[in-house]
Amino acid sequence: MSAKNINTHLIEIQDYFKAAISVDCVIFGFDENELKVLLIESDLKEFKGKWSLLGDIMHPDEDIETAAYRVLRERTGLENVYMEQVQAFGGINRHPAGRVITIAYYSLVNIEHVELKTHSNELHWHAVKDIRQMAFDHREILATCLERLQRKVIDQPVGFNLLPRKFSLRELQNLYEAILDVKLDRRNFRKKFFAMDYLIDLNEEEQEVRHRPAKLYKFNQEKYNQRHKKSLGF
Amino acid sequence: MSAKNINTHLIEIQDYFKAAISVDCVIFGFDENELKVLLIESDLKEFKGKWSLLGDIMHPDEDIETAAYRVLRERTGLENVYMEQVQAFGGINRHPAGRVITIAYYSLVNIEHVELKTHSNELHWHAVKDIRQMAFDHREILATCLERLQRKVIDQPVGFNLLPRKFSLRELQNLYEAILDVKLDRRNFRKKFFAMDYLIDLNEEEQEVRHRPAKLYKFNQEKYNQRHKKSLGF
DNA sequence: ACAAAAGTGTTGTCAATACACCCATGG
DNA sequence: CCATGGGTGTATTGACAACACTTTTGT
Repeated sequence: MSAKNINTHLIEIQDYFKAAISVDCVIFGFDENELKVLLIESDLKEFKGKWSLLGDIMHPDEDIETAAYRVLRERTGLENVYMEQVQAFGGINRHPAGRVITIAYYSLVNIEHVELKTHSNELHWHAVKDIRQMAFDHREILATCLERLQRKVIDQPVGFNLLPRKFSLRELQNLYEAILDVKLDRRNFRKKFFAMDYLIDLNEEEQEVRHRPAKLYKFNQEKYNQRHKKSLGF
Repeated sequence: MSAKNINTHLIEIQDYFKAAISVDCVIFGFDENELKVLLIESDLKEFKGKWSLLGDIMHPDEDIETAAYRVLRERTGLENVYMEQVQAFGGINRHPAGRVITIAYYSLVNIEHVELKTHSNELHWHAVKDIRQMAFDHREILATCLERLQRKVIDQPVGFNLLPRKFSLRELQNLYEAILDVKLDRRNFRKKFFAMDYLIDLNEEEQEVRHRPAKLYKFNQEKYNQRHKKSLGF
């Protein structure tokens, strides 16, 4: 036990154990009234045929968030999507190639905007609730990210990131029901969202439905930004 | 842009960039009605005289949480304290010795139980609200951990970890006021805590106060554990 | 006309807030 | 007896939950 310490004394870090650092992205989408996650088939012999999150080793010249955005861009072509760091996972034997600490992010994308990259034909969207087994500790990572999303979606309206620009209230409710895995009362749900005043009525209606068409709305991003600024600090 | 990837293909990680990984502990205590944090003076020339969090390089054979507990134990002699991972910080130039990604934890300790280790006479408790400058990006880390603690303390009774085993309701309220930086109504505060039923009346009173002595309580840990289990899963 | 989903209000309950006076102790 | 903080109850308000019928469209 020494008083020498990386925060207080000069230490040559190359003299110390150095692990690899990766990022793993839990990319959530919403389709067919189900919360989905984008996964890739692992070719590692230890995890043959198992599904894994999209991740990569961090580069020396990029910060963590940049690395996570890079993974997202390379795999989905998307930029400027909602993304949040969740936490680090660093079990000693979590990766067969050696000690790899990974930093998990989740992001929320509009599934229709995602063009899966051609070299990524092993990529597939999976219904979150149907996932049983995954490679590495990725099931634990997914579970932790889902819990985080559930919390987040209750106190901030981030769910819009998963929907098309125009959506009906039914779609919005289906989204919340899928994320939280609960049934919600239709009238109370509508009341709540109208009261929050984040919805802009587009005066348009659904097309080609064989029942009464629903009105379409879009998310009031500016109003959200304003409130968000004010409510910071509590 | 390559399809090769640490999650899908065999990669020799020693061929890749390897950064150092550290843990940093935000150790919270409560004393004199103020939320305190345990800091150490940095001797790095870049941060001479500035205060830093307690941290260390992770060892190859320990997982992240073990490393964080080790730092805590070495510095405070404490084991079995409340600790929670917050997130990773990995700005490119955050450490002058090179690329160091750090994983931040906060912990809640009873300040009276802490015997500062003899080789640690540069260690001091600081009032959180008086801290202006810190070494590295530690002020940002501290701020993030404080926000996390504030959220946590609102929806789970973790605050008890900062108090002596026996405490009065006034002390408990002072704690909440210090953490959240708000004033609370005394009657409503008491009502709320009695309703939650986490307090065990010890039938004891404060000694040596020059006013009406307050009753002392302890935290009902078992009841908390039971509820906690049930309430998981929303 | 029928099927299918959209749209709409009221009521009860519970939790959070605001607020003022008497009590027990030490000096 | 005075200063200091301990201890207590009620009324109001706002948020959330429960609940059923009418409307619009396509077939």
